[in-house]
Parts: sequence; C-alpha cells; structure tokens
Amino acid sequence: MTDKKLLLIDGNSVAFRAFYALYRQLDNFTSPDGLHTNAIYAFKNMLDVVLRDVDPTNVLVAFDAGKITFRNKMYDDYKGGRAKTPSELSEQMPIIKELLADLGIKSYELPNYEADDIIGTMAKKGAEKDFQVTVVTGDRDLTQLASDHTTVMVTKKGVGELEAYTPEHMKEVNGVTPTEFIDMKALMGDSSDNYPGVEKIGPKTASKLIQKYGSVENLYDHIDEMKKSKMKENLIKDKDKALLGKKLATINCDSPIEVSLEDTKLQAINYEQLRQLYERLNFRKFLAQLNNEEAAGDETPSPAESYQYQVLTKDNLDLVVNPDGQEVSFYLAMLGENYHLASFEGFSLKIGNQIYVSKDSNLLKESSLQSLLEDKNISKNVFDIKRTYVGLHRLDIEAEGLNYDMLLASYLVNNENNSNDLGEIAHLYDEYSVKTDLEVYGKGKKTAIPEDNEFFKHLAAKVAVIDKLKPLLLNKLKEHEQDDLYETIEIPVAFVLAKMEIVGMKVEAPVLIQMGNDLAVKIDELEKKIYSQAGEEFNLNSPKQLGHILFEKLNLPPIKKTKTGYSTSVEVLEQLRRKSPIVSEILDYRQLSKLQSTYIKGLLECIQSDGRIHTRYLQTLTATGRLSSVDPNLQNIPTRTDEGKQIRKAFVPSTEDGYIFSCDYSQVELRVLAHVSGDEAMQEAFKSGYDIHAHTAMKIFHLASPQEVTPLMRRHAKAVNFGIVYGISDYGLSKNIGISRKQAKQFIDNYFEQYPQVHEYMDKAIKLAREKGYAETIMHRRRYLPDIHAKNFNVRSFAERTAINSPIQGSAADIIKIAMINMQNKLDELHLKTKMVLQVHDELIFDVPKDELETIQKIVPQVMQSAVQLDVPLIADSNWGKNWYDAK
DNA sequence: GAGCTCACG
DNA sequence: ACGTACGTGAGCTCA
Repeated sequence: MTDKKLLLIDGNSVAFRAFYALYRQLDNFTSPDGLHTNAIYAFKNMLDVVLRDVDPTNVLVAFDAGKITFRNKMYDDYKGGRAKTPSELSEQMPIIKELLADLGIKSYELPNYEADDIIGTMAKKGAEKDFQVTVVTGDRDLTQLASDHTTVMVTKKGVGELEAYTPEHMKEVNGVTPTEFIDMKALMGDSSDNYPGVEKIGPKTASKLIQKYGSVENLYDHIDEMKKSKMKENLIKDKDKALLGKKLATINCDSPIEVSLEDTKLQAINYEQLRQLYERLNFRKFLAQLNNEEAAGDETPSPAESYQYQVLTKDNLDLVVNPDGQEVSFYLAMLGENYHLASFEGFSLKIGNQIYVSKDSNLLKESSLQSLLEDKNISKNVFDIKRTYVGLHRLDIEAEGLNYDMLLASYLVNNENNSNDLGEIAHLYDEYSVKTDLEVYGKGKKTAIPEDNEFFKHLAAKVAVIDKLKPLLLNKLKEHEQDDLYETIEIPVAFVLAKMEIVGMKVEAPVLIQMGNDLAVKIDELEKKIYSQAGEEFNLNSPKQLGHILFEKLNLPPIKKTKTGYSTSVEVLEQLRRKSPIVSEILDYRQLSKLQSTYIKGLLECIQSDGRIHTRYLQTLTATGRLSSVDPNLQNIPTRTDEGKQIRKAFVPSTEDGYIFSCDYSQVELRVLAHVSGDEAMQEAFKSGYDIHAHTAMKIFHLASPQEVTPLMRRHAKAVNFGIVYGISDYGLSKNIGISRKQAKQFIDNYFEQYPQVHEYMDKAIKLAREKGYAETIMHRRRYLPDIHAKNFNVRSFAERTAINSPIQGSAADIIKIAMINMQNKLDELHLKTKMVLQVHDELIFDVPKDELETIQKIVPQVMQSAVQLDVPLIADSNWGKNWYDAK
C-alpha cells in the first residue's frame, strides 16, 4: 500500500453544489462587507471532511478557466443554453481560491480546458507515480476516471455526503465499466452540457447497448446485425451525434498542464492570513476551530477552550460549598435517549466559578448534594427540565428550584432546528467550547462513554455552557416578548409532563395478548386467501411485491405511482375494491397487521415492570408548539374504527373500581380561528352554540334553516372547515371529499363570502409572515418561515399555508398547555388522588379513583374551558368509563 | 437510512 | 401556469 495520496477536487462543480446546498441560507450567510458566503462555508465544511477521511499528501483543486474550451471547436453549442452562474456565487469564487491558498492547497486552471481535463491528466500522472488518487466532484462525468488507483467521490445531498465510485460501484449503478460510461453517455447525450446523443435513448437503453457491444464504435460495426426497430433507425440516423458525443464526453487525460505532482504537495497553513480571512467573512465556527488547531499543533480538533473542573468523590464532597446566591447549573448524564430507562453515567455541577464532575450518580444521594437539589430556594440552571426531573426522581431525589431550561429557551427562541443535543444547540449560538453527544459518545452500536478525561471535559463543558448562554437566551426571549410563554407556560408544563410520564398509564397485558391471539388467526386466514387468489406466496408487507402481484400479474389498473413504483395505498386500493375480491382482503390484512404489529406487539413491549406504560412527551420538537409522544406514541392509539378502538380496552385505571376520564375541547382550532380572524359570522355561530359544521353547511349551500342540512352537506361543510384551517386549495378539497374541482372552488368561494374576515385573516397571516419572517400564536410562540420568500412556487405556497395554519394549531397548543398547568394545580390544591395521565392535542385523560369521579366531572371541563379568554366560548366535553374504550 | 404505509389530532 | 391540505411516530422492506 502506498502512503502517497493525491486528492483532486473539481472546484467549480463542488462550489456550485455547495452554493445550492445552502441556498436557503443565502441571506443568513453574508460577511460584514455584504458578500455572500454560503458557498465558501459549505465548501470549507466539505473540504474538512474530505481532508480528514482521505488524509492526502498532495492536493490540487482544479477550476474551469472560462466558457470557451477546445470542446467548442468540435461543437459550437457545447454547454450552450446554460444559465449564467448567479452573481451571488461568482462573487464567492475568488474567495474560495484565496481560502485554498491560505490552507496551503494548490489551485489551478488552464485556458481552453475544463477542470475535468486537468483532473484527468493529474489522476493519470499520479497513478503512474504510484499515488492513491481520490477525485472529489459534484458531477458524475468524472466517474469515468474510476480505476484501481482512483476513487471518484461524487457529492450527494448538497455536499453533506459523498458517494464513492470504484469500478465495482460503477458497475452496480450503471451496469458498465468506467470507460464504457463514456460510450454510454455518447449514446444518451447530456442535457446539461447541451449535446443530444441518439434520439429516444436514455440511460437504461444506453447501458444495455453498451453492455452488449462494449463501445459506440463496435456497436456501429455490428449495426447491420441488429433487428429492425425504431431504435435501430434512430441509431443510424444519429450516428454523427453519437460519435461527436463520445468525443465531447471523453476527458482529456493528456492536457498540457503546467503543474507537477511536486507542486501539489500540501503546504503549511498560513494561520495569520486564514484568521484574517475568517474574520472578514465572519466565520466564527472556523475561527474557534483555528484557535485550537494552532494550539494543538494541528492535532485532532478539541474544544477551543476547556474548562477547569474538580472530580468529586465521597471523600471530598465538602468541597461543594453552600452556594448562597451564586449561580448554580446542573447536568445529569445518562446514556440512552429514553430517560425512563437510560443508565446513569454521572453528573456535573457548576457553582459560581467552580465546576465539579463525577461518574458516580449515587453521590447525588449524599445529603449535601441531595439537599442542594431539593432546595427550592436554590435556583438551578439545567438543560431539559423534564429529563432532569424524571432522572433525579429515579434516584429518589425530588428536584426543586429547576428554574432555567436552556433547551426550552432555545426551542422558543427558534425552533427551526429541532435538535435536543446541548452541543448542537450551543453551536447555533456560536459557542463551540462544547461538543455534541454524537461526537463524544458515537452513534448506533458504538455508543459508549469515552475515557475519563474526555468524558469529564464534556460534562464540565455542558454545565459551563448552560451557564454561559443563559443571559443571551433570556435576552432573546425578552426581545421576542416570549418571557411569559417561557415562564408561565413552558417551564411549568415541563413539570406537569414529567409527573404524567412518571405516573404512566396502566395497561392490561392479558387483554392485549388475547386480542393478539384472535388477530393472529384472522390474519392467517386472510393471508391464505390472498395467496390462493394471487396464485403464489409473497411478502404481503412489501409494497413492491404486492404491486407486482396486483398490477402486473392480475393486471389491475395502476391508479397512482410513487417514486419507486406502483402505489398500493388505501386510497388506491379503495378504488380497486370492486375489481377484485383480493383487494378487499388486502385492505383487511393491512388493517389487522397494523393493529398487530404497532399496537399489540408494540405496546406489549413497552409495558414496564410496574404494569404501566411511560411514554415520553417531546416538548421541544414540533414546529407549531404541539407535543409529540414517543416510546411508545400514545397520541395515535386507534379510535376511528371499532376494531382498532378495541385496543383502548387495555388502558385501564390504576385503582380498583376507578375510572378513565377523558375531556376534549370541541372544535378548538375553529374557535381559535374565529377568535384570531375576528370573523363576526363565525363568532356568532360559536356564541349561539350552533353545530358549526351544520352552520357552515347552511352558509355555503345558502339554506334557510338547519333542517335543510342533509348529512352529506354537513360532511362536505366539515371538510371545508378543516380545509380552511390547513390553508385550503380547491384541488385538495376536491380530492378529499371526491367532488369536482370546480365544485370545490364554488364551496370555497361561498365560504369566503359568508365568512369574509376569515379570508382577510388568511391574507394578513401571509403578509405578516413576509414582513416579520415568522408566524406567531396568541402567546407569542414563533415559527420562522424563511421559505415565504422562495422563488419556487411550491415551496413558497407551502410556507404560505403554514403561515395560516401555525398560529391556529399553535394557539390551540398554547391553550391546552395552560389548561394542563391549571389542572395540575387544581388537583394538588384539592389533594386529589386523580392523576392526569395523557394529553392528545385537544384532549386530556385522567386516572380517577371511584370516589373522586364526581369532583372530576365538575372541575376538569371548568378548568379547560377557562384556560384562556377568547372572543368565543371554549367548550370541553367529558366522557368516562371502566377503561379508555368506554370513556367515549 | 430512505421510502411507503398508516395510526392519531 | 405552477401542484396541492396542517402537525406528528412507528413498523416494515429493501438497498
């Protein structure tokens, strides 16, 4: 194996990809003097990854010298019609070259030749001199260079990932060898380079032909032997084009370049120049990196600064002095996402300027530490109150005084990034002194606590950063007028959720097991029936295999396609129902196997030793402010069909003779809409207590009285009401309720005529989002919408619908959070044993002892209805029973 | 790990 | 004229 490694980068194509990878961030990446920097930034990131992975001795970045090359002599229109490089990118190109120079990397361009030719020539030279060559490019053309000596890496997904083309991989992807790829391209042409190839020949056919004939020339030598076909005619007709295509596609590996391998040797980094450049570009991340690379003499990157800490043991606990008034930050380390089960790995504590760390979480139970954590007069800053509270609870510590949560604060300030990793969030605020858990613990199978030194450093950095970023985040909350949202909603609701998770919900395993056994029999029967009709056994869970059976073997009409093949979704199968009995059986099978695998099997695995299921609510994930529920998701337990709903029979009260009590808001989102839009007609309907869907039906069908509303009209009106909340389109509505698009448009027009202020609201919501860059709820929760300015119609439209929907969905989320806090307070105040156990977006579920039912019936709807004062009443309906199924 | 499918509000 | 309803999580297949 050689240790001489040559890295060749196609500068133009990588810069191009880099530019578009961060295109959405274009306006966020500007230097103080007004230059765009997104491509430079992404280019440098990509470069770091490649330099680390390849670890080359020699590097060359090749650029195109200009538009005119020797290929234009063969073909005037080569790369003709290509859009001009946007000026936002071209202004960055000189800086990229400057950056490379500062990094000690050679750049090169050659008039009349493309970067490809430079790379091809250098790759050949390198291979001859026994270099291991790696080519990095954003363009598949260069894959023809792949060989035993040369690997071609093509950027994927912007520049974040690279796909390595070896000759073997080439064969897998294209079915041809790298050199044959040239011939393949000659036949199929290249639309981006603007040469046509042979008519009607695309990648598939080209690949087949070249696999058979080996080259374009050989193909034409044997063309007479080919059977008569349209394709043969086209091949003959376009022979010139194919031969020209081959010339154009072939990379010139003997270009007259004036760089030697010696010239490409990596040079020393010019730290001073580089620092100045980063400062000019305002690249704070790279500046921080630079500081510490320089300090470490270019060793592995480590945090820019590291914090002093003291390791705590049982014997030096007296070091932890009474904080009196000093700022305290605390971090509890656990390995694993699910903190109900994760292993305790240690903790860190910052008191004033002193940081303590330990791997022994049992130390927390020593009286000095326990009393510190349980003292409500000692404020503690943490990252993720809920996780910390639950974790400490498992150690029999009842935490008090957790008053600041970095995770919650950053989520409210900006939830575009929904990470829940401390390091990642710190990086968003240019704080690079802490690494991410992924960097320190690794991922997947390799996840583990590192050696003590690194681990302690990481823990110390975490508490230090919680403390350090606190003023910044609190300040941003103030600027956003979100202090109220943060202090009176999110922080308190974190404790409410923690308690709900800890209590959990009792689930009867035997009930599920019995249902599972019954289901297994039915599923088995259905499988047999389906196989016999299909005439063969296949994997029913594979959409691919099912598609083959339905649409190829049984010749049913394929109604819809997906990216990868035929769609076999319910939507499609419903339409095929009448054509063959097998379809109904497949639908039944789907339904039952969903119940079996997700709800029976899935839930059984989640029942813990206390006979309960403890879900985790994610409080900082959704874009709108809703919660989500994982491990397991208890917010999507079936209810729409009775078979599914049976699952709910297994969810029972924890006390004998107790009840499951459920209370849900009636039409909260529409009420919120009535409130925020100020629409008089809609408000009137809610104030009068009308059935809102029937009322809408009267309005849009111009009826005189509620008696004239037929069930179908009500159903349609209901769909319109929903559609409005989602930012309706006539197409969407027509598809949803199976009417013509014209009719749907009529419904919508009528709707807006009858509820004119709703229409105004929608326009205003979009306008506001454009002006401010975000949409906002009644409690000032924000959702940023950078796409609202997008040039692409689809992308922009999506942002516009989101601008309409988010304030509605988000305000409803605000409301139920307030209700939950008030509810928990009420339960505590009245010393009730009733537990709030679940939240399902507009519904709260309680585990109620028999003798408290009467009280609960009274107070729950009261508290929910009075959570906030809107311009229309809030209504909540209650149900209860011996289990969740009966609470309907 | 992505894509499909389907469960919920 | 564009393609198209908002927000989630999980299990399965297949590369």
